[in-house]
Amino acid sequence: MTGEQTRRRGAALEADILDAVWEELAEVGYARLTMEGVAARAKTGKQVLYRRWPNRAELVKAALPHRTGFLADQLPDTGELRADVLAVLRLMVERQREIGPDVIRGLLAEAPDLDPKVFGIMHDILLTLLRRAVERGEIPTADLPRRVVTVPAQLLRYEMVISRDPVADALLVEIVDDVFLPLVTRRG
Amino acid sequence: MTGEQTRRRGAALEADILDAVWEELAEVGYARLTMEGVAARAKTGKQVLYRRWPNRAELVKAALPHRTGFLADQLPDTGELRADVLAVLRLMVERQREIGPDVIRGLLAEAPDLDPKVFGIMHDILLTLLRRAVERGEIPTADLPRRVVTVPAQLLRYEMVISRDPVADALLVEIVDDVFLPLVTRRG
DNA sequence: CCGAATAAGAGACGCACCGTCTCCAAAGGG
DNA sequence: CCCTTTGGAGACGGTGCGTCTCTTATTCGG
Repeated sequence: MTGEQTRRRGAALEADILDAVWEELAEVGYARLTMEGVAARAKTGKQVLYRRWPNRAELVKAALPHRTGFLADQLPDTGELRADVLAVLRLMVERQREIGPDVIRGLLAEAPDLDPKVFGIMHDILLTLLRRAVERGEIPTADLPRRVVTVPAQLLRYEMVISRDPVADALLVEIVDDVFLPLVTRRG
Repeated sequence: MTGEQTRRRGAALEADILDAVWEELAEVGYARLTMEGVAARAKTGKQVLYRRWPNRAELVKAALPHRTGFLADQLPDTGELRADVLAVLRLMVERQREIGPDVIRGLLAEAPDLDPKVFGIMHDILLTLLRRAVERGEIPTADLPRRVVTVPAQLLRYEMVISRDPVADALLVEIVDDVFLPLVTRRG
């Protein structure tokens, strides 16, 4: 078929555009991603993009869930708190590796809102792991200050976003063994 | 004197430029700060800027220490660990209030290096406070994992940069009372 | 104290991308 | 099957980048 006659519409077109965003991110990174570049790669016009998203930040925000899964859908259950938390942190690292660190930093700078739900979700996840540990008798209580519950997620995100060192697995172990477990086990 | 004949040079000119950067940051923020805007405000040419700094990020990075002091020069010494740490965290909040949150996020996105020394300094500061507390007999030891020592600084920076909520003083108290003090006091 | 070297001030230049607008043709619904 | 909606393509004015050029003030070496 030399003459491709079809013209995409609606959801199918949108999916192609978001694919193009991912390819563009992989190729040039967030900083040099342009609306024109995405439009060209998706073989469409800029107007089609602007009809859906008001700017680059919104476009990229829309593209992220198009390929990444939700953390909450992959809750580990190893039978041990330490391993559970480590597994969740490893999922976070994996997810950020897919997305790329400069995308997150770029969005932090450009997107005025950056959905707080994305961050709040970690509290629920960790609380679930803690409650299971209580049931198993591993720790005395899951009734901990909110800040204690989210501590491992926040420390990891600090490393991933602010400090630019690549996140070594040993660092996750430090977070869990030196900070989190001491806080949740020694309570009376 | 209607006819101002003098032409600034070297350090004096540089100081005027960095002042102009601060004024520009205050007026339009980091995102809309432009080299042309800074040059115009400083009443000089763009070439003079590019002769000194290769781009916007470097220019702003150079401007920051021009007006902010160094945290290490204002070490508190209240006689109590809790108050010392709170005082340091309050200094951090104050400093970020001067600089503006969008400047930090902008630099994180655009500056490829963001001097790690800026971050490493907090470890030294907190370690000093801990050692004093040991001398006073408040805590058993200052020989703690690096991650434990820096925990309050990292949690605060997480809030300041990633979460966009304004940093309430109550949050500093949470960090210290719920996380830091439990970690450094209960040790054998 | 003078002439050469250096740097400041000013702005033109080509370029890239923004966000808007225009035009035509394809799709698809009633 | 016609008519409304949407897609594809690109022109447009505007803004800021980073470079370059030109004139003029300042400084420094002799």
